[in-house]
Amino acid sequence: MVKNVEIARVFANIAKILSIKEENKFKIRAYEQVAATIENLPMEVETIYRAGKLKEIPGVGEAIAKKIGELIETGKLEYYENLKQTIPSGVLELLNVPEVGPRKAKLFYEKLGIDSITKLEEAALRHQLQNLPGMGKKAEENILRGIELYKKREERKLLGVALPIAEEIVDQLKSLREVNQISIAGSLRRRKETIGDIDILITSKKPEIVMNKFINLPQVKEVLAEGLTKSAILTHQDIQADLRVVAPDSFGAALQYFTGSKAHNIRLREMAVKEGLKINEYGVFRVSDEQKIAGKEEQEIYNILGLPMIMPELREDRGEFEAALNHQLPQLVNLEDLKGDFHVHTRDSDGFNTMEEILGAAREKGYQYIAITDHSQSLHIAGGLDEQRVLEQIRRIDEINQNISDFQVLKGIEVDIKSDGTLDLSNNILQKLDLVIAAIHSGFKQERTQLMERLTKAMRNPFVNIIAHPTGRVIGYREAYDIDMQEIIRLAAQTNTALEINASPERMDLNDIYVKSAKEQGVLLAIGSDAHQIHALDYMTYGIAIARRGWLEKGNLLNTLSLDDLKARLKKKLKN
DNA sequence: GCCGTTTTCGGCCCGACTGTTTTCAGTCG
Repeated sequence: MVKNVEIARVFANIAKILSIKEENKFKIRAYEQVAATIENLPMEVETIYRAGKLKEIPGVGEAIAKKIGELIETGKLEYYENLKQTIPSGVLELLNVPEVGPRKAKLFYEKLGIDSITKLEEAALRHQLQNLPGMGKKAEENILRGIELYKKREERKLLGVALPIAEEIVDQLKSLREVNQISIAGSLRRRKETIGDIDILITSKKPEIVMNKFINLPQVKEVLAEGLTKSAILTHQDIQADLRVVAPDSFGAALQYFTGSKAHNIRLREMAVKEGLKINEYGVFRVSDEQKIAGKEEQEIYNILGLPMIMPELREDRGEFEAALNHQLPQLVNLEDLKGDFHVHTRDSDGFNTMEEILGAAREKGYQYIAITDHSQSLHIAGGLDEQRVLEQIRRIDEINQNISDFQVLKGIEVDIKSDGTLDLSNNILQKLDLVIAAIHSGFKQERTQLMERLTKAMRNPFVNIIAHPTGRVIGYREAYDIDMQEIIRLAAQTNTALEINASPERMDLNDIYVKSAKEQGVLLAIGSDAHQIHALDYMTYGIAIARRGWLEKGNLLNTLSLDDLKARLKKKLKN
């Protein structure tokens, strides 16, 4: 099985090599685009290939379809292998350094034999770069700074890390009289699971005061750039934050432009061109007389093209334009729609707080219910519950529930799906609970067939309501285990099992792409904070981010049901 | 290399900034 990410990487690398070789830039873009498309595909390319439908993937034509076929059949691509002979992989790495693009990478490699970032740094320190054609003293200094920046912020940051910092910064800037409008933009506004940097837009009549405040915020570790229209800082967490000042009558256009995504913006502008319009970060202009006809409000940009406003989370060119044209954009679910949390741990297993503390916090959030789902016995390391302790917990929860009327604690468990595919607790115990979530915590490296068998068995169990963190990935630490997600989604639909959106920032599992796919096949999703302490109950924000990016409406989420409806829905599984 | 309500060739999003130039190339978002 050749994974999508592997195919995508091959095409992305082809694009990079071709760019260094100064090939036709539209050919390069074709490879870049198809790489991005494949990376975002909810289905396995291999499955599509077996069905003979490769060319239905946007951006895949005759030539690329043939290459995909070769990759799948032989595990290799001759065209790519030959290309790699001409440019060492270290030269491609140079492209990751800010200030270094394909032309400079080529220049450094051809003139000085530089084929790694280490060698680039050495050459810059020895001032060998500044004498190259088109280079100079300043350019060399900039490259050294680029290398420093590259070392500091190599990887993308988790949404759960970046968003709170960005909101803190926005709050402090907002307190200034001199700030009129202010908004987060970029991938952070689209709530991507990881972000590159923080983008903030403002309008102000006195930018110098705002900029001064910005570069002196307590969050600032280093000032990277300072100006009246744009400043950039590095926070103590090594996240770059850019602040831009734009004109009030361009704020909407700038916000649209800086929110992206790039693919979304390209589609939008292509549509505009066909209407005799031009869109840039200053506004919408008629081509005929260069008259500006919109720009103050973001919504106008869409409306002028005959589209309703497209919410930032949808702006990935994943069908939002088609949906908008057909008036079929989803009414996205909101945080306020959530009536409860399905995945919480207490001190009884590996959580930090007592059940009582958690229930207090949940009521404060305005929830109607919360499920206590501690680990089961085989997870020794987490103090998992055996049958006796589950029964004990059930008794305590019944007691608590007797004393409250406007809220209910749901008796739950996060039962382990063991390596052999059996569940860690007997059905006899599981049936006494209100809600069972099942999850894999061991045997991540098993063969696909074995993993699929484990999950299939769990979903077919009449008492399992939710599969927790279905792919098992931990961003930056652990790859998803080898499962056929489309098959899991199909089984979930068939068995009336919900799939979890685990809102823990390093998990974010399911991700937006699979969530959208699950929705399309009628599968219910269930957001769980997976909180191990009270403050982590707030992770639901990130769960909602995924839900919205996965096009979910209120009706697609188990968490939006009232307590009565929820209980009825949970029983429905048994009738299968 | 892809794509088509300006279809099988000729297009393919838009602009700012920087540093090196002497009118522009390269990089970035």
